[in-house]
Amino acid sequence: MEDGTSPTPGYCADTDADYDVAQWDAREGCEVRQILDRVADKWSLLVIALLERRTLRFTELRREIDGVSQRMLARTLRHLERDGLVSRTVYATVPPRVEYRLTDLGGTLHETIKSLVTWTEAHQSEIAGARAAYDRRAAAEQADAERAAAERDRIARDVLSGRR
Amino acid sequence: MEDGTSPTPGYCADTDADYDVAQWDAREGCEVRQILDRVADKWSLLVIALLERRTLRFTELRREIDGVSQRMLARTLRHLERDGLVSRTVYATVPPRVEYRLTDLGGTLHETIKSLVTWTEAHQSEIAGARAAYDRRAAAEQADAERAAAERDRIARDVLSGRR
DNA sequence: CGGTATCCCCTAAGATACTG
DNA sequence: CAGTATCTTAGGGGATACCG
Repeated sequence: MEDGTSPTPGYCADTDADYDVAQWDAREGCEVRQILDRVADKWSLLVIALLERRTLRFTELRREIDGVSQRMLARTLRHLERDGLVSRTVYATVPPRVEYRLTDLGGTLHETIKSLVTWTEAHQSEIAGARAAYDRRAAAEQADAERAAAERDRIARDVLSGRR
Repeated sequence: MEDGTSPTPGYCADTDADYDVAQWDAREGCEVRQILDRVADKWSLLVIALLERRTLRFTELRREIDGVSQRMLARTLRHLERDGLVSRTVYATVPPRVEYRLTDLGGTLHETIKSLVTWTEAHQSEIAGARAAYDRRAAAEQADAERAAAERDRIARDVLSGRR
């Protein structure tokens, strides 16, 4: 059963106990970490966004998402279901029909996620700019280092040829 | 130079063009995806949270975080710096002194992230409950399946022994 | 002190095949 | 249709060693 979260209870360690940054911990067992991992994984966000619009069947989701493998979609849905963010309803028809919909809890998470998306949209040009600037600096330093290396080589060669 | 983001421009595809869920895309080159990956990686969030309090040096961060390798901390900081979320200042003293601080952009991201953390804290009991319920159901189904399998085995044995 | 370079391992995700 | 089981591969991340 390809386990999801580790079976150990493991609360947020809170070892330093001075304030709540310790709660944003990277160690396993931390709620924040786990939800973040869920939200950030490759497909969950897209599934949540799609289900927020309307109930969808497995195959509909698969078609809509494009690029997701059957395995990953199934896994993603199991995770979301386990966390109570998505509900799964099986209709005993033939062929079988399984519907997924966002729970109320999932809906509130979607609201929260939207603020992150909004932030990203609002700042994407700043980020792009920062990246361009960083890459320019990096390229310049790289070029500098290469010039210096070439210079050292030249000097070394001169010394050697002088010796002969 | 262990590259960060792919060099291809690759905007959010927006192929369907009907509305913005397509923008939350999982394909590479999507801003939302990239920021999400940054936020969600193992250490970035913790670094941002720590730097939001005050400027810190490399070693201070390393001590504070506990568990992070030198390599991963350096990588994380380079990424955050490239995205313009953290600034890096080198003081040409001896021994060298390098200070990291959150930029204004990083600060606004921190605000946004906090709402996600708040959501998590507000709903962790619901999530825990959902998980417990899910695991109970799964365990029950598992037990059922095993009972059924045992039953089939028994019948099969009976049939075979009757045949002899 | 503040890194980068190298090696290596292990897990997460993809491809493929099979089932109720 | 809606999955699970199995195999394989890519890369995230740790340990270690070395450099300015």
